[in-house]
Amino acid sequence: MSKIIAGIDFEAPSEVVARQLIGVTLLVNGVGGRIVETEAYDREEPASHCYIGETPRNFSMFGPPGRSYVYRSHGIHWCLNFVCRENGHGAGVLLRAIEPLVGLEQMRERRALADERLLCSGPGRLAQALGITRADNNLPLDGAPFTLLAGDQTVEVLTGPRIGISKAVELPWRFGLAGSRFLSKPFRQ
DNA sequence: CACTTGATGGTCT
DNA sequence: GACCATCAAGTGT
Repeated sequence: MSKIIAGIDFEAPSEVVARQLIGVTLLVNGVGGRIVETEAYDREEPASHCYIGETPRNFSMFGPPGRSYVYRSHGIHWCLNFVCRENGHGAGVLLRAIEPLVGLEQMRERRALADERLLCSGPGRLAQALGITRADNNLPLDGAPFTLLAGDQTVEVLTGPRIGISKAVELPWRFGLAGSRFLSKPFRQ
């Protein structure tokens, strides 16, 4: 049993998927770039939205792996996740930053005043630049509007604690492309 | 660079 | 009523 998209098995643990996604190209309606920062969230760990069980907000994390999970953050921003399924329980990967490569003009329009380095550097900024809304929730990642293209598997990946959470802060489940200037925050060595 | 604060509303107890 | 998987703009060092 497996669900493979762009060479990645979305039935693997979310921390494995999160690491493998670094370097993968993500396009939404043909606009996007290279994934440079992700975080893993798991059913058995209290920082995850699916820790408390299925609710109207998080139902897509309990559906098939290889789909999107989109939620509203702080009443203002949208955030995009990829759903995983490790050993039958839900999990997800939060997309935190991409290196903008395709459709720069459209991303600049959506992001108004942002300079290029801040176009997609942060989960809310990324979703805004890619035009993500609730309408993109619970959609398969191997069909429209999404395009995932396998990346270079030899890239150097940094790890560190996740950002902006208050529980399970010790888990090193944030991953980033070494040397990228598009990370939402530096990694401490 | 680090830290603080306001905006703003959905979600869950 | 408390708590956010955030951002931008502000002040301080």
